[in-house]
Amino acid sequence: MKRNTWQREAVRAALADAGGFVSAQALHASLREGGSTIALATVYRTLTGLADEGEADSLQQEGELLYRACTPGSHHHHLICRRCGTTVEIEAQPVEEWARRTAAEHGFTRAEHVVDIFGLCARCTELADRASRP
Amino acid sequence: MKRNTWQREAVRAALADAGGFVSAQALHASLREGGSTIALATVYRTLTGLADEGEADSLQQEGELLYRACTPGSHHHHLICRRCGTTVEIEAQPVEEWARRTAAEHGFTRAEHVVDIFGLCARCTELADRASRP
DNA sequence: CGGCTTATCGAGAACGGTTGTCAAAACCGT
DNA sequence: ACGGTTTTGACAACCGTTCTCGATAAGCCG
Repeated sequence: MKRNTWQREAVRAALADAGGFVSAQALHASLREGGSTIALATVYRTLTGLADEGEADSLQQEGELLYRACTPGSHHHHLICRRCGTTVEIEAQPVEEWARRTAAEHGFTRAEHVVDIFGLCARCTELADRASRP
Repeated sequence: MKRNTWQREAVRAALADAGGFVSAQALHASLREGGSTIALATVYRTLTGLADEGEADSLQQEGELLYRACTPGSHHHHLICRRCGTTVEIEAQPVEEWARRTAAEHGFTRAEHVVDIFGLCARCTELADRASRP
């Protein structure tokens, strides 16, 4: 049976707080900073669990797994700021259809797709421009 | 200055031979099998180099980096068989445009996107079906 | 409420892929 | 062929993640 522990809730809350993609380690650090005594392994376990149950999205960037709280059950993609991690959920019916059609055309079945856009959000763009051209 | 070594050529050849996405370790193993004395670190370095120069594509799956020889200079995406690693290069202007437009709409700049489709190729689909319903 | 069962936790060790270090070897313009 | 510089190979170090295992506590049941 699945149990409810304060650790699980703490991770859920911290993830919701983050508002963008964060690594397990970063989440652990911020929890510790907030006075929690939660263990790193627990954060990893909980995040994996949340991702399995569809309460979190995950993606790999530069060799580490990032997680983000997400609206459960809905299929969507992300627009992610490379610098600050801010994330926008986006829907993309045209892409969904394109993916399905392309897979079928080549005889592929059980197709899933990865569609993410990385860039600099408006704020970070401004900051970067100011820094490079003072 | 950049130099040409037999190791570099060996990696290039092995990568072309593979015909799909392979891990650095797998490539190293197959090179060794073929009698080469190339070191693992060299395979890693060479693959990173090839990817930088646009001679290879790379993606992350289950915590490891996979590489594949690709037609240099062209921007394209992949349709990848989860089981056997076979890969088809696909072009997707509609998706390119969609990505550019979506990023711009949200004020994002310097946008890059990741678009890959994973599934089972025709051959593996047949094999899987046969196995599950004998 | 007070046991009892068993999932979950914490601490640290283990693991696997990747990258760094540095002396020795190879490359290439001269 | 020579000499400066890059690249290699062997191995250690790294880093994120997972495993192990005794301790802890959640939830059920009387």
